Amino acid sequence: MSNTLTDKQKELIESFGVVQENMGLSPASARVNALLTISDTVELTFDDIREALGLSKSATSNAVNNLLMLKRIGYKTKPGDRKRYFYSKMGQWQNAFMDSMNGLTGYNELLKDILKNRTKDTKEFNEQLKELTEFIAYYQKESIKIIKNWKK
Amino acid sequence: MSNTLTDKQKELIESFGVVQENMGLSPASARVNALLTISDTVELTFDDIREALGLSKSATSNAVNNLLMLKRIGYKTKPGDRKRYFYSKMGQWQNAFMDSMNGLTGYNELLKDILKNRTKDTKEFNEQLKELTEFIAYYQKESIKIIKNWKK
DNA sequence: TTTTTAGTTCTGTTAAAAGAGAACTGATAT
DNA sequence: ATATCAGTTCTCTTTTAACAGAACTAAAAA
Repeated sequence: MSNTLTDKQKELIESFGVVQENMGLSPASARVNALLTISDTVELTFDDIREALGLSKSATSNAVNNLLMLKRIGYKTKPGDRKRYFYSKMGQWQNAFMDSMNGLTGYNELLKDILKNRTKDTKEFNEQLKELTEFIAYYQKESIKIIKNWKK
Repeated sequence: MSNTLTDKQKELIESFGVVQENMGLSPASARVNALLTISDTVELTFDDIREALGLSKSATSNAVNNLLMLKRIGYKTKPGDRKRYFYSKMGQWQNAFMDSMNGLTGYNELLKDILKNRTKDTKEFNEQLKELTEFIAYYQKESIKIIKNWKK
């Protein structure tokens, strides 16, 4: 299982890591997720990850659990082996998009609440705000449609 | 311009502020943006903002400039008055969606680079990765389409 | 029953983010 | 030319995030 990474792989883990940091992951989580996308072995154990990235046990544990919570990775076990084998859940991207679309509902409700509580004296502003809520609802609905239409 | 906020308004600023913090804004930026969405006066000066939110000058300055950079707010000036009047730029949401869609291009290029550099021994994984890049390209294209179709 | 394994949790450190308050700046008004 | 105004920048403090390393735990093996 000793998974020696090439320089190119290390470089890709860095780039991909940075991108994912900008998407809200902690540095360690971002690199774990990158590793599971780039490593030649698609299923890595806790210690594989720890060693490959030079992380402490606590950092590895927190990163892995964070990614599990976010459903960005999963794990399986093998009979007669109590290690967990972690893997990247790329197939879950559609779900991630779906979730982010559904997450807009709360945001939009808040905007509607803001609009309802606004002074009536700012017609143009309120009209813009109303249009924004309509745009968000539209975008949400259409987005979900296109995700559902993806291949079959 | 002393803009006294009702309790409901303060509450909405808090809720909306928190949501926007989760979207990556600093606490102060989030509240400034919320204030400009909720306040009865749609154009507020630096000091209006500072007073309404109880922020220091530095925090106000940084928050405002941050939001200007992100194009989440704008400002205008009035003849014979050197204050700047800041306002929320809600109409920019479409642009924000557009930008985030266009931002996916770089992400997808990186995924393709990862795929190109992967071992050929993990057929299923590579196939999934390929499909992901195709999905992202599809989603991107369709998303841009629906944004453009909004009230065309 | 004791030991090993595969992690988790706790404690402490370091670094970065966020903001307060005061000093500063550059334009305008007097 | 001096004062004022609208904001900016600097210094310092507080808070939080991220992580290391060691102590701990629960399940399985010996």
